[in-house]
Amino acid sequence: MSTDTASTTPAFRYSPTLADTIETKWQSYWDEQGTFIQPNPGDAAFDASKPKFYCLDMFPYPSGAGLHVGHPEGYTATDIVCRYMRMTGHNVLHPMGWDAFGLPAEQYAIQTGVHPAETTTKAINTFRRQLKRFGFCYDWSREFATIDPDYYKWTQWIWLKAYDAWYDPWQDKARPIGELINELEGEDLRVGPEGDLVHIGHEGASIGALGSEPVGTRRWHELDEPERREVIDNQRLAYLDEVTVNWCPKLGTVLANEEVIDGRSERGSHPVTRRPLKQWMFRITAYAERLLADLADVDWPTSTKTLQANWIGRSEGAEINFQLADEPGGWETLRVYTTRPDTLFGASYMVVAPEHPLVESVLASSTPPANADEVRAYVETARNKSDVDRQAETKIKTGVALGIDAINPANDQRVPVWVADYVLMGYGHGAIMAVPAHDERDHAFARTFNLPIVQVISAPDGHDIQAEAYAGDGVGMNSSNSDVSLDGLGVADAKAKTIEWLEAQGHGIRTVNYRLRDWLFSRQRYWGEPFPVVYTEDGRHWPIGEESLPVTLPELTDYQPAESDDPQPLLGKATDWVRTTAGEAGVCSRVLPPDTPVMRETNTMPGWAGSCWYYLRYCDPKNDSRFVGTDAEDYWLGANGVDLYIGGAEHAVLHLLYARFWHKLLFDLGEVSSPEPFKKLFHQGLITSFAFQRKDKTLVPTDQVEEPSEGSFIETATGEPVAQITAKMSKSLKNVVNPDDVIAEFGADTFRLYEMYMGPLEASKPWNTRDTVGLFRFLQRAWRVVVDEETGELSPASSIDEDVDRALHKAIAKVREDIPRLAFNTAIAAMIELVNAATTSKGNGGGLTTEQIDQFARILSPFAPHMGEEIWSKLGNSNSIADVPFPEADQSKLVADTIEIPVQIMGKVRGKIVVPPDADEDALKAAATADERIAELLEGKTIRKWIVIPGRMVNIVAN
RNA sequence: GCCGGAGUGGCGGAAUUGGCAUACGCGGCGGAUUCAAAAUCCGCUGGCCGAAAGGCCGUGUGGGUUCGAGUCCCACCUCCGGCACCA
Repeated sequence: MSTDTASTTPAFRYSPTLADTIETKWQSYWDEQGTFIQPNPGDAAFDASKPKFYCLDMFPYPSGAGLHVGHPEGYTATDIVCRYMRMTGHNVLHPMGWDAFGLPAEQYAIQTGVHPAETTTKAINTFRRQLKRFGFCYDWSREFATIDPDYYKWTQWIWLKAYDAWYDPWQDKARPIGELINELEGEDLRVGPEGDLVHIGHEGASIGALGSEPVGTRRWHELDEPERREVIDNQRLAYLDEVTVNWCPKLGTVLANEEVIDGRSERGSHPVTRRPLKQWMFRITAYAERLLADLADVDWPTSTKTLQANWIGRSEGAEINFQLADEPGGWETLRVYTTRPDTLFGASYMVVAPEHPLVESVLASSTPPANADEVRAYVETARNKSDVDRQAETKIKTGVALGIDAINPANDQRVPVWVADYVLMGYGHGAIMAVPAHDERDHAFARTFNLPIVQVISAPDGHDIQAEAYAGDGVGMNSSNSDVSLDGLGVADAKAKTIEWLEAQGHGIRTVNYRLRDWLFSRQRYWGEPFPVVYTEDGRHWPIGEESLPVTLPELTDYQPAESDDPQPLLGKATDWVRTTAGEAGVCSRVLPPDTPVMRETNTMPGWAGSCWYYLRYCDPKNDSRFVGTDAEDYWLGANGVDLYIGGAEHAVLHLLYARFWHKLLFDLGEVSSPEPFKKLFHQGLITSFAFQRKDKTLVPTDQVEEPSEGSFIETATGEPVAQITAKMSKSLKNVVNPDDVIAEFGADTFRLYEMYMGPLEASKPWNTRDTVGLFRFLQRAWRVVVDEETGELSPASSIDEDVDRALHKAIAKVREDIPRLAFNTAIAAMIELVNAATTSKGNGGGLTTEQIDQFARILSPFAPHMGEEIWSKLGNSNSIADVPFPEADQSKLVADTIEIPVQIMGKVRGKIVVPPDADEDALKAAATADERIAELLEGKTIRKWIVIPGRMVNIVAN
């Protein structure tokens, strides 16, 4: 409009335009100079004298929408820490890459026909450009995406390692299958009646079987080839199993337990049903105890540790065998798991899950139950019920009697066996002993079906056991047989005694159970890693040889999944690829003749696969002979793993548990040097946004609200008042903030400072665009203190102002203290105080001297690196400020000549005294009594007590 | 229901070990500059009473410990996150 602006605004004021110029200049400089390329051990430029620091961000899924304001929150935090660690003399590994396989790109392909690789590459380019615009100090030479064949080659390789490994419970670690075969050939290890392994000479040695008796075991040479193969296949850590899966007809895929929330898919919220399917599994349950125990060794938020511990769900109890009367369907016993063996005498019926194999056996037996049709119908209904329905009926118990009886080993009474869907096949043995008197669920069931409720633990006076279960502590009652009595014992003692008795009688053993299930690893999707395995016509599976990896994903033109109840993997559409020969697929010729016709596996790996080991690849991303070079891995991961890992709390169980599992597997096989991947973990809080709520709690989009007066909001259309609340950013609420807009308005340095200044890193906090200007003003003020706005030259003070110098050293000390504890908001506040002090004094001829500017630029640079570099270069330096040492505070300058301390009378501040900082107790008493106002208030009173904390405060107790 | 976390001005938040509650920023008010506005700069800003000096109240609620409590203890309320028929 007018050119007056140009004449009144100084040419070198820190404006958004100037910020943009400075920032893009330094970003190009860093790229060209390779400032942040970190050499590896063995590289010419590597400095072995420095300690290492590996700082990792959870890599993003590059979505088409571009960066969200939540991304730069964690990334700025790690960036500050990395820049600080470099300046304090560390070799810093700070990589970035892309978690690029996954559903959204495939869904987009379904809608548009655009190949996911194309969509993904485009999104990656956008993300990279946006991240560089923030000035993050990533070593971009280490960048990769999980979809790169050079990367997923090794993802497949790791899967093969698991396929070719078993878990040795005696050594408590994974070992190669070859060693298992050696041991079986040596015949100390035998095969038990259930296909389990029995180690001769080891107490309690069998997996899955009760007791340690090698009865019914077979030696390796007694088995034929198919039997041997079955034994081996059942031991693999990556194994094929017919399991009840979470099938999502709408998404056309199965989902892991972790991906199902309230019976619906985590992504898209579609209904999920349960059905049996042959799928690749990971035997993560073998690691349950170690995954739980090793949480003690990592520096993680307690909330996350608790979440993982709950997910693993360790419980202690007993496995108990109940004899079945009349051997129904050939079954002699029914095995249950219980955490309350002390209530055994109160077990008045039993329940098996609808999927329990006993049910099928009983129905198929020569003497099926009279109500067989009813049982069959119930099982069928339960199978078809979605988990939503199954869980919606928590309160209402359903079930049907199976028409057979079991014998309670404690009192030899016959108890009926029921089928009910409140018992889950996936936990314990899918069967329970029901003790209605002392378990709420059993009680509800017993009441519904009129089953006996037998009290065996004393309840408080007035408790009606027929009306309500009692699950609390008490003493045993009605619990005696000819050789054991629990009467009068507390719950803990009764548990111990019962187990002792069960073990002596051979009816059961002490055992530990976990809620954790094995990890279902197959997906019927296209956009994922293919499995390196093929099938022969007889249905057997054969691994692809390592040297033939990767098994590349074939091109596809039609991505539409069949929406059906019958799982059809998408890769089945690539018929030429699926039907091949062993030689063509890369199966070792010693294993199968090359011309053997084979079918490739058409399932793909889930989205989690690539993120399970990416932190390892960053150490040595170009290595084409190993997944990570031994020296690089040993140096960067060391004994404890990644030094600092920052990312969202939404990954507290899934990604973080899976990655720990893979890491432990690789550790056992000697491929990595630490038992845990991530030493210190930190979650940045969610960045929310303001939203508006009507009286009826419905939300109003932000653009339909006005603020007619300070702090009060009305809905434009109705004039009704609405309340300002915080909510997740969402398109529908029109409260999504785009980082590009903020950078355009104020620059990246302001954006970085704002997000770090909003509050504690771990706290969830609302974005408030109005507040961003405060940090821009801070930078503008800092710039003005240092630079002449008319000429653009430095304008240092000629002499040191003592107050400013003290503020400087306080800021240095505060920043040094706060960065390692990730308290960036208070570090920034200290720098603002310094700049305010220097601004005030500049009007009085103060400001910062050249030496002070030097120090200030250094402490500012991790937070606002572009301004840091600009000031640094104005100081006449030609190197990067990222490569210079971080200042140390001069302790002597932190102490003022005098300090003001409060004087309280009866705990209320009544005056202040000015004393030397080292004034002792007597000096403080003297100064306090000498204060006019204090003396006045003490008049006529007796001093009862002095409380004097030198340097802090004085309190006088008087009346 | 169970587990975890949090409640401090108009708003975001600060407060090493129990020691001046509200640092710092936003917003608001007043002033400078400007023809004017924006930007920038300076000052004030928890509530109530008071002309002022000053006084009283104040960290979700109610109790307690202490010379002194945002901080420790007991009981409760509200909000957020997670798990949820796991025997």
